[in-house]
Amino acid sequence: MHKSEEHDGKGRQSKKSRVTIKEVAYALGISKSTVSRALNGYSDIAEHTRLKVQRTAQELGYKPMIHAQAIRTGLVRSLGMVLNADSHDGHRPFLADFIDGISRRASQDSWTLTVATASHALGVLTTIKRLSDEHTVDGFILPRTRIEDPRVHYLVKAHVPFIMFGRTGDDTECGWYDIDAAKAMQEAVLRLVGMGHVRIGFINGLERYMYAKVRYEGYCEGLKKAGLPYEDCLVRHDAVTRRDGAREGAILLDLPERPTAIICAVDLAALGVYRAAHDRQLMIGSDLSIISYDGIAEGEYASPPLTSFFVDNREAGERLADLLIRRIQGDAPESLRQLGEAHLIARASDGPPVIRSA
Amino acid sequence: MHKSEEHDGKGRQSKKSRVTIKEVAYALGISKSTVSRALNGYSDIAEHTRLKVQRTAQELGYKPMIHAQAIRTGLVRSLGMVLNADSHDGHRPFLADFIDGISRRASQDSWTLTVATASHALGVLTTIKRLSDEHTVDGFILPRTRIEDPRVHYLVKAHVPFIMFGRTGDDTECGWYDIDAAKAMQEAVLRLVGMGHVRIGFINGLERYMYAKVRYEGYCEGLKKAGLPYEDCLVRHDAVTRRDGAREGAILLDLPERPTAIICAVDLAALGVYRAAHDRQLMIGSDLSIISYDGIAEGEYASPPLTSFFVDNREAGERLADLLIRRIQGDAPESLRQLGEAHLIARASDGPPVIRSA
DNA sequence: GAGGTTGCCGAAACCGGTTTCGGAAAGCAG
DNA sequence: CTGCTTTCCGAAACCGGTTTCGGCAACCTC
Repeated sequence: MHKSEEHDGKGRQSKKSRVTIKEVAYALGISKSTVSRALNGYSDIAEHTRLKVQRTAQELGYKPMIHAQAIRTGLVRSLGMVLNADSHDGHRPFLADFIDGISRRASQDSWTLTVATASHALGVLTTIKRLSDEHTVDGFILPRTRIEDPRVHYLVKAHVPFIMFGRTGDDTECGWYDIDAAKAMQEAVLRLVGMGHVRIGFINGLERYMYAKVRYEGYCEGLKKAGLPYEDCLVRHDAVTRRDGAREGAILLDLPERPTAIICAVDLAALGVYRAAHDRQLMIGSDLSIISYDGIAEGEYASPPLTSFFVDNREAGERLADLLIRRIQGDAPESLRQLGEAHLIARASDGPPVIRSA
Repeated sequence: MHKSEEHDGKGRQSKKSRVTIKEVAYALGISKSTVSRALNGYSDIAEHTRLKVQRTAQELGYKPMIHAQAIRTGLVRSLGMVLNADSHDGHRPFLADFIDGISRRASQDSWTLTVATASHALGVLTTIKRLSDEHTVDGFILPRTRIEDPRVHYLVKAHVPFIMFGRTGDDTECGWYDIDAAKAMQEAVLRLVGMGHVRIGFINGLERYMYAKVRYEGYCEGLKKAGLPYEDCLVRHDAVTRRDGAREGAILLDLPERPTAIICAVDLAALGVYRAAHDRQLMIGSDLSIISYDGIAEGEYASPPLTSFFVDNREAGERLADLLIRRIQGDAPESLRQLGEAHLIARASDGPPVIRSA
């Protein structure tokens, strides 16, 4: 009914008649199987034939239709990623660079990135199933892994290739790229201790995610190395937005013996702590030191500029794409695990503690 | 060589044997053509047969392999978008929501979004060609249109469906979704005039992009409606980052007769102007009013909070996906044009001018 | 010069779907 | 009961590729 114009002789609508392998074969006076094998580097094709075929294909502008290939080879050369739309904003800023990294690495080898969105965690799983059932993608990148992650359970059982950004509770048969956040958190503690702090609070992200567990362990390890006691009242959870950060920061700052420094697992939460500190007339960088993690752009322009561990999400994306492609091509998951580093960007939100009521 | 385990009898590697249409047909004792037509709603299939087929397909977990379909139907149910990686950061923040919007709308109809990245403008064109030649996608969404846009020229000539985010120099055969930024800029001028400003500067984005032209025209139109003269020295160009904004802002503020208000085409530039104003001891919101455009999150937390026109990029993505799907299904481009609105979020960066040397 | 390799290519089957075409069975009019 | 439509389905071609299989030359080997 729609179909714009349907000129009669022309077949169906504008029918962008692509060049097919048959036409290349015909132009050369050889069979299409020879063309196919010549183009795919089979060894039973004479060198001069291969050259002729390649040249002609080039001239005619022949590009194999990827889906026709896929039906036989089982490869569509596409990496899949399913996003959870209701995931709060705290997780969002990293996305742009991350996607950029993935698709950049994928494009290098003429692969593509396929993105889908689901509106809740269950929908994510359904969408993953659909994409793998319909074979729209060859494998998945899983961002934001949880300690118990249903996506992982499903993909392992279904034998669908995937790589995680972050680790999970049970890594068996999993490949991953992760940032060594534990090391960063530990470094943060030691840095503050070196400045003279002895009461150091910690505001973590969402506990069900693996990253929170790792960062928490890093904090604990740091205390241990510094010989400082672990105090339960100095640790808060589930802060990933400014609002969360302000709320949890307030609790820490209103403690009878308040911490002189707070480490945040998430930059946005740190910026929330700024507010809580501001409300209490505390100067950040002297009355209260803050070190955080993520390295988002906003931190640089906060006042005072936020000291934070920078994570290169673009590089993470590139690494993940690389690992996933190798996984799809058959590498064992155990051989596909890489740990990156977060780099401290020292700015002005941390410093030696000042003695207040002296 | 790799191929994990190759148990002998099992065929090739773990061979996730999908359920094919043939198996469904066999299970029902009917032909696969009947199954296909039953599932695709052909009218020459008896109702009870259709039901039986649907039920069995469901039970067996049959999902047509989308690429096998594509080879005959010519549809892969995927929308393409090619990003330009070297595009400066000023264009980046909008991406996450935007992608989210597109893939959300696409997922609704079981379509997907395919993202690729090129590292320069020429590469974008090459990648677009590759994706359409290989028929990896059915059509394209073009973000950040230019006045002269080679992508548009190519796609029009190649008869590949596309929809633009923003307009272009010559809209013939183009569908688009755009935000009425001219109206917003005009509104900004009138708002400032209403507060008593008579010297209003304008700092535009990159001139080669269509959006800059549109916003500039809105500014001019606003002046005209207010009966204010247009002064060339009050207008600056090509500011899309904080650094750019600080630079251009400085120029305006150092004018012998400096503007009491500045309108920025881009939020990040506005935040740069903050810096220039700060350096000159000017209070933003009184000594200098600033109104901007984009509505990025950082504006809310700047001090003072930035008055800006908010653009809903998620909605833009949804609209664009919707339009593109309709375009692919045959709607005429002329019928696929929509204009959205930017909404003023009045915060604290604008106000009546103060008389300084009174 | 007979017999065995090797190098190179074509015919045909195949992948998993869709679509055309035609015919058997059922329904209906006369 | 005959002739003409409809209704509904199967056989086979098709889409654009890949892969298996086998055969013909040419090249060795003795």
